[in-house]
Amino acid sequence: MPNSKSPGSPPRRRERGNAVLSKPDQTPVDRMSSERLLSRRELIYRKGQAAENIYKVEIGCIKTFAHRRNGRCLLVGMYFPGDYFGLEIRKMHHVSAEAVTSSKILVIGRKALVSRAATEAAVSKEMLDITGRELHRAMQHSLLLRLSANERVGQFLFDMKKRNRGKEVELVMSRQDIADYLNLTAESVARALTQLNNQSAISFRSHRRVVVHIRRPMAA
Amino acid sequence: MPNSKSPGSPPRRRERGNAVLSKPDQTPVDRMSSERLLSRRELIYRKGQAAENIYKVEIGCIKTFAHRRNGRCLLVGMYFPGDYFGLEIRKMHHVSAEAVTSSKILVIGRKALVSRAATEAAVSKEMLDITGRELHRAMQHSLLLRLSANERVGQFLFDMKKRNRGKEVELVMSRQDIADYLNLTAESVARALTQLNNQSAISFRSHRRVVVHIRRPMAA
DNA sequence: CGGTTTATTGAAATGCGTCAACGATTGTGG
DNA sequence: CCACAATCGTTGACGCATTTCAATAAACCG
Repeated sequence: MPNSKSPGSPPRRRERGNAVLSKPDQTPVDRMSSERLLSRRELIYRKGQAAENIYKVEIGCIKTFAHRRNGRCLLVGMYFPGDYFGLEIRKMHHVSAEAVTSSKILVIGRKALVSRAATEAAVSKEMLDITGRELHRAMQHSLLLRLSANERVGQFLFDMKKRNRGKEVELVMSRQDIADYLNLTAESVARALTQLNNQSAISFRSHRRVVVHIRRPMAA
Repeated sequence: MPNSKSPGSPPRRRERGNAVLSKPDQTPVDRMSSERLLSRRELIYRKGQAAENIYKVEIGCIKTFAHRRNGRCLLVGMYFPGDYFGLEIRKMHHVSAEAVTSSKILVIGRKALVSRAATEAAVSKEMLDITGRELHRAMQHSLLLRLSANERVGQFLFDMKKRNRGKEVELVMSRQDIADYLNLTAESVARALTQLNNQSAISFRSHRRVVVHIRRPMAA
């Protein structure tokens, strides 16, 4: 039913399928990288450690997070193929990062990057670009946090859908992860999902496979 | 009424006094700028307009904001002397900006900035720096939005204090502005303030002059 | 000084969190 | 292949934090 792709051609472009599996193109910065494979729940760096690298997701899903004193987990970012993460202004990581699913990432030395950016305009331009996208992401997230519980979950699903082709979304993370990202409880997320389901805004293939029917965000 | 400002001396360094009046130093980017004076409530740009400049606060306070469909105001950023604002990734402004108090700002042409950044490493470095600080600000803001009402107001006052010397904070914006920034109602802000006052965490000189007694944030 | 905006306070409504129970899914070893 | 345990997800009842609505008080401005 959905968009057909030239099937036999060499896979230069982003592949068909869900976001978790697709593999982005290479850029000047990427060529300074080495690969690393991660299993589910594997820690990449810890809050407080020296920030020696930045990273790019090739396959899978990475989350960045911290804990409040009360023990509650704050999920700060969720990164999918093509996204860079681990960017820091200061010398330390201010959050931890771990793999949500088994993943492949690119590791890029920070020092090398900074020194190359000093001489090559293309690299410094790309750095600015990456930082700008991260800024945009952070602002979208703070917008998200101002919505009602139902709106937050709806917007979240909508945003996930935008990353894929087609209406179907594979939620690779747990309800608890979604809750920690949206600053809700897992219960509130579950309730919002059932409500959206009852309103036929979404439907479930399985607990983690959702079809998003609505075509635009319900709030702004 | 209070702080005397050295009136005759050349203003090279940041002046003593509250944040609203202090005047930051000049950088390579600043030298590409022209000045503009603003009266209270004056609009600088509107959401949806082409982003032709970036700006730096010299004197006063600028807010960036948008409105939700329900009419509620979202205050996205509050900028004080030394802060850059109006930075955009896309070609359009995605928020509006207006002066909270009468202010003086620097206006920097975006095109000129981008073209100079392509050749001068110092400029592109500063751009990255500015974007990085804005990123940091956005992340702090989304952290703020996850706290309880009392914690949000406490943290806000604390952050304001950090920008000044001394414990006394001049709140140049209305309670409603604070509420819109913290995603609370003006009533909740007022209640939180009276509570903090009752706990002697703060005390009032006037409605908009607060002495912050606590030495560190109450939440994280 | 009067009118207007801004700030505070109280009472009632509500949305989300908490606690507890249940149901579904996944993974493991027999 | 099934049984079991462990994890994950859903649902319900109740409580609390924040909003809403309304009234009053204080500050600001011509």
